[in-house]
Amino acid sequence: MDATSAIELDSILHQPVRTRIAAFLVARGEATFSDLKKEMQVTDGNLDAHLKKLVAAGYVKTNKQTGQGRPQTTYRLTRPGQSAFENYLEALKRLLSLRF
Amino acid sequence: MDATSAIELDSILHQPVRTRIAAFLVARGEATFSDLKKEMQVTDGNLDAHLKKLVAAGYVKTNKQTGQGRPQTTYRLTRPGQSAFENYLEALKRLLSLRF
DNA sequence: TAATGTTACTCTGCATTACAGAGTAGATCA
DNA sequence: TGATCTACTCTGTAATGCAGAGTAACATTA
Repeated sequence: MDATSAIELDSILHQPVRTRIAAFLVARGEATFSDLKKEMQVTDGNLDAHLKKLVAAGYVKTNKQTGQGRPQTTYRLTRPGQSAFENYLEALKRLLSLRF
Repeated sequence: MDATSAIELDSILHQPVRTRIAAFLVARGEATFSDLKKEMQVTDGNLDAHLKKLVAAGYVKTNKQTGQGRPQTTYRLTRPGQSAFENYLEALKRLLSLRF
């Protein structure tokens, strides 16, 4: 058993679009669908699918607002989502800077 | 346009099993199927599929030896594979603002 | 030395994931 | 008030991920 064997990379977070969404939300705190779409440069359907996956994992929460003006949903990381992201970073650091 | 928008994460490398394979090969230089299997703890079929994908991308090359004893294949990163990995690390660092 | 096991893969099929584009509901605009 | 736009959502398809069965070559044990 050597140093890398135990290192698992969270498969929810370790995916191109979702890693970027998570990093963006960590940096921004919260964002709208449009913010994310502009930033990620993906199609609507694709963004929706990734967001749904993050929500299903309990990593992201939504807040839909209606009433005043156009309805708008904001997305932000949950506490578990933040921890998962931190753990993910730790795993990456350990995995990628290792000397065998 | 902010700091993260341009950052793309190589989808060949940004996948749990393949990131670990690449990191392992970078550190080890070369490895056999069994080395990788032991290290990654995945099924044979799954490992084979990931290896094939890395080979198809031109990131990994194989060297099959027959004749003396049991035939054995060794896997190692190609030069383009090494560059791709370095670029991938750079992208991750910029995206995640990591200090390694 | 025949039978049994082991290693080192490869192949196949199914389940899950990723993605694009069409669809929809509620504003806002001319 | 009809057209447009924004902010999503839904659906179908292509691509990916994965497990387990299959195979060929050698090693071991009876």
